[in-house]
Amino acid sequence: MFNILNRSFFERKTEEVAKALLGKQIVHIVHGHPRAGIIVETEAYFYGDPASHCFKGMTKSNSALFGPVGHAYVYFIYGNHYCLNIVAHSKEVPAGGILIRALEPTLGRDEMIEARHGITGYQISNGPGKLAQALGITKTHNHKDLTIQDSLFITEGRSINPSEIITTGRIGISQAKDKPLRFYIANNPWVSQLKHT
DNA sequence: CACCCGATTATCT
DNA sequence: GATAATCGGGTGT
Repeated sequence: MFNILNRSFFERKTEEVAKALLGKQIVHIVHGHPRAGIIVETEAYFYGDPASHCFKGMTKSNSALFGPVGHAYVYFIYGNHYCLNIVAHSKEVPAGGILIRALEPTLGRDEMIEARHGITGYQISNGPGKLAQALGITKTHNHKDLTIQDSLFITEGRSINPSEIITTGRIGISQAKDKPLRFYIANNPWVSQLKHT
């Protein structure tokens, strides 16, 4: 029923996978009910990049980034928020991951609104902390294998034309801000930080 | 063990 | 546009 991406999908250059993930779908089964959304915005963070959590080598908290590709790396930030990354890098480097910055809800929207305490519309999942809360992602999902159909996994979604992909600098960091490693789908209203007048 | 700060968000003005 | 909320890991004493 779900067409799940296999591990080889994630064993490529991190920025290449970041672009390839646009249009794919994240599914989280909660209490038997699926919550899912199309990935519309990503950022690549790879080994040797001063803005990446893996820059200073492996520690207890970032070990997932050094583990098998296709697994989740979930971290807690600013005392309030979880962010979901997907481990992906080529065989030549030891670590790397992709931050999921925005989702377009497809399944279980009512459950997501409930998880977001009643917030509706684009605010459900147009930011990395927001989508983690909407899906119900917490640090318990760190290290989770996303290539098996269990509770949390990634499937095929919508096909994206390469001309629809916009590349910009990354958001919310102080190091290597200008590197073109943020990718999003053009004209998609769920992309983060858009004003909806 | 104390201190510092962050790949964010909500809620003000 | 500015800022508070809030907490775990990293770093140094």
